[in-house]
Amino acid sequence: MFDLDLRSRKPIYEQLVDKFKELIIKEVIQADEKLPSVRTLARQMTINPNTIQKAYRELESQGYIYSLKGKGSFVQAFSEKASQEELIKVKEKLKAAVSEALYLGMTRADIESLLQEIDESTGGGIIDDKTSGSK
Amino acid sequence: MFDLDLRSRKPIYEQLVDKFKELIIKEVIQADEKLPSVRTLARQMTINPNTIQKAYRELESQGYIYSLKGKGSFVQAFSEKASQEELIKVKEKLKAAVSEALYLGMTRADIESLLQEIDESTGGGIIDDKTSGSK
DNA sequence: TTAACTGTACTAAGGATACTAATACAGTTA
DNA sequence: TAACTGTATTAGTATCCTTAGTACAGTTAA
Repeated sequence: MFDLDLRSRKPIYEQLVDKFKELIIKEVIQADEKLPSVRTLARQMTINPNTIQKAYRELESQGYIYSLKGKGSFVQAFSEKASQEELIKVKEKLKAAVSEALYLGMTRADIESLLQEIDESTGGGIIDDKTSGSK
Repeated sequence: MFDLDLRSRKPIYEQLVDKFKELIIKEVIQADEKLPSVRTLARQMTINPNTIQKAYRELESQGYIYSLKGKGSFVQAFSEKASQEELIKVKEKLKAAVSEALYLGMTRADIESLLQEIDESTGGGIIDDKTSGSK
């Protein structure tokens, strides 16, 4: 399902969190869609269920998914996300990255075009094989 | 000198790296200016010299400072920085942060104004108490 | 009800990493 | 020479990640 770097200094559960965030943000997995179960995914990736669980717990606390005992874990619908805390964190990340990028030689134009690129590939753009995916 | 969170999960030396990057980027410390010595800073902050050294080693490998045995550590002049590797890393950071920000509800306009803000406070803007700081 | 699935919680053990500590060597400067 | 600087090494402790095993609770279908 994913390609993880088991030898990375970055913890597996954090890599999982990032991967899932990316899939959710790019709407590869959509609202209320079921995520693989903790045990299934653990078996598939030959890592411990506890590690998956830790990733899911983190995703839930960040508002990206919700879990129902006995049923499974599901992608949180868009509107209910965006806790104030998470927003502040992301803003800080953004500031740091932009500052560093500018310092390392990227121009405002470079950054703007990157912004453009992402903006298209995320919310507004790709309606690929579904013309109006209303539920 | 800084406010560090000794209890954070983020290693002290990484916090130091970030702080120094920020100071260098904002030109609070300028090119060829001397950084506090490993031992002095360690004494001031009541942490181990080795931790400071680790931070300095990291900053040097990223091209932000240079060190001279017996003399000290100094801010690297602008032009010589910007290794291709670092640029790629920053671009990835930027992409992730922008995607997440958009997803959490920030608009392009929000991000643009943040960009504007940073752009002013970095290279072009503040020439505060020095009118033309030519060395 | 039963069986098989789901999430969740807990304890224990190992391995890796961060940090501290102490010491040593080499170059610079007054 | 003395006091500063960076750099390197070794060792011990603490913390975190990951695995492993077990257990409990809710859901679903036979």
